[in-house]
Amino acid sequence: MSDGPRLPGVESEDDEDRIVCHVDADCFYASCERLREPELRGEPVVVGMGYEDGETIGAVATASYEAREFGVESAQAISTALERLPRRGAFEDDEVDDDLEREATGYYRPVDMDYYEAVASDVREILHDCADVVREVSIDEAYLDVTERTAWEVAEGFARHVKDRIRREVGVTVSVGVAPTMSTAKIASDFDKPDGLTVVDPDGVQAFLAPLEVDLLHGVGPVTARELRALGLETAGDVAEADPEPLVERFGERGRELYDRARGEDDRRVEPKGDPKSFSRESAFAEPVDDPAPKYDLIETLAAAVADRARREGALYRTIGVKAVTPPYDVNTRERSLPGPVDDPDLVDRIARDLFAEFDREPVRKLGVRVANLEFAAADQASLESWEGDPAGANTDPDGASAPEGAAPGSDLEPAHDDRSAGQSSLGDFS
DNA sequence: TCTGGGGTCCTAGGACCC
DNA sequence: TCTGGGGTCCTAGGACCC
Repeated sequence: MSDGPRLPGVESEDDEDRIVCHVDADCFYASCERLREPELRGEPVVVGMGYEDGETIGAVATASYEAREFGVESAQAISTALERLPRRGAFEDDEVDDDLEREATGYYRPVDMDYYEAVASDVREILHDCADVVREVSIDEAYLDVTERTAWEVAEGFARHVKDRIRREVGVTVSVGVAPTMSTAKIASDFDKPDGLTVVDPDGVQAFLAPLEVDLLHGVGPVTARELRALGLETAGDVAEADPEPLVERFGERGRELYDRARGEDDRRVEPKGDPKSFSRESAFAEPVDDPAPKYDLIETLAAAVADRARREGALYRTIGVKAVTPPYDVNTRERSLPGPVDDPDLVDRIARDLFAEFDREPVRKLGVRVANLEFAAADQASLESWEGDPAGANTDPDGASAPEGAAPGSDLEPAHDDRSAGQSSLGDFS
């Protein structure tokens, strides 16, 4: 038994065997591009940001398997990708585009999230049709609890049906992993990508995991993998057989988790995703910038974008933060929490500028603005309760969440019921 | 690997409260 | 006045994921 945070004896249902399916689209953005541009099928395709206007500052978002053969990888700098796989047909004839080189070229397309979202929503519809509970992890990945829909003896056929439907009805391929836990299902879906299907039944979990390299475990990145190897733990099997105590000592809570997952133990249930915790926007300069002016311009743009996003999503925020990346690659963050949740773009701008001020004379390569401590006001509150202290009763703002026009910002910021703000700050303290 | 953008979760110290 | 111990919130940084 793992002795996690769960209360003993309660929810014994959690001990029931589950059948979890992890569905992961294969190089999703590239597949989407091929969907609307069938000529791209079978060709190396690279999707990324920063190809527009001849810019080469971005990074690769997705590379098709053909492009990966040339050493193009996700998250790679676009400049590196272009070196390994030159852009095809981008230049008429002034480039080194002779017949010999032509074979080693690929198609580059800029990210078009709106289109990918549309395709993803078609996939989602099928997933929800195939399972009682779906957890969407990202645009191209989801967990399904299919315990009530299938049985181990026929799980493979079930998974194949899901794959086939997605391919037939949407036109993209996915890889599917089926296992008794989320963590093993995740690894299984990755096991024979692309277009993969791997079923690991409860009796096969240990044998399936044991030979895998530690960095295939979800949550083990380069840093942890290096440390584990230094401890002589190369495979999931090594971790599973190790003494968990040193792991817990070294990695804290994560160490325990690591140990459990390596053994195939994971009592998380598939649950729909909740509300987001933060929104952020960031942008990089082509090269480090010293001059304050362009930095503040960017802060302003990012702040406006973030505030706008929050408003569109119906979120109030109580924390506003900035991020400044300085050479060589130091990530600095500053944030400030308000006494109560707000929807106030001007305030985001002012606080972001203020927090950024300490970096305004330093070289900066990247900037970000973020709002957090989100509250998705359940329509009923926010409007009445929050503003009941408003003396003018001027609660006629059609956008109920935002501060009334022209009101002295400080006085109306704090929701009347928030005792943290009692006798505390007015806007003067944080503007 | 010389580094894009949008997220999540964890840790650790300090403030503050009881 | 020296000092306990528990709890929560805030901030900064870091690892990781897609």
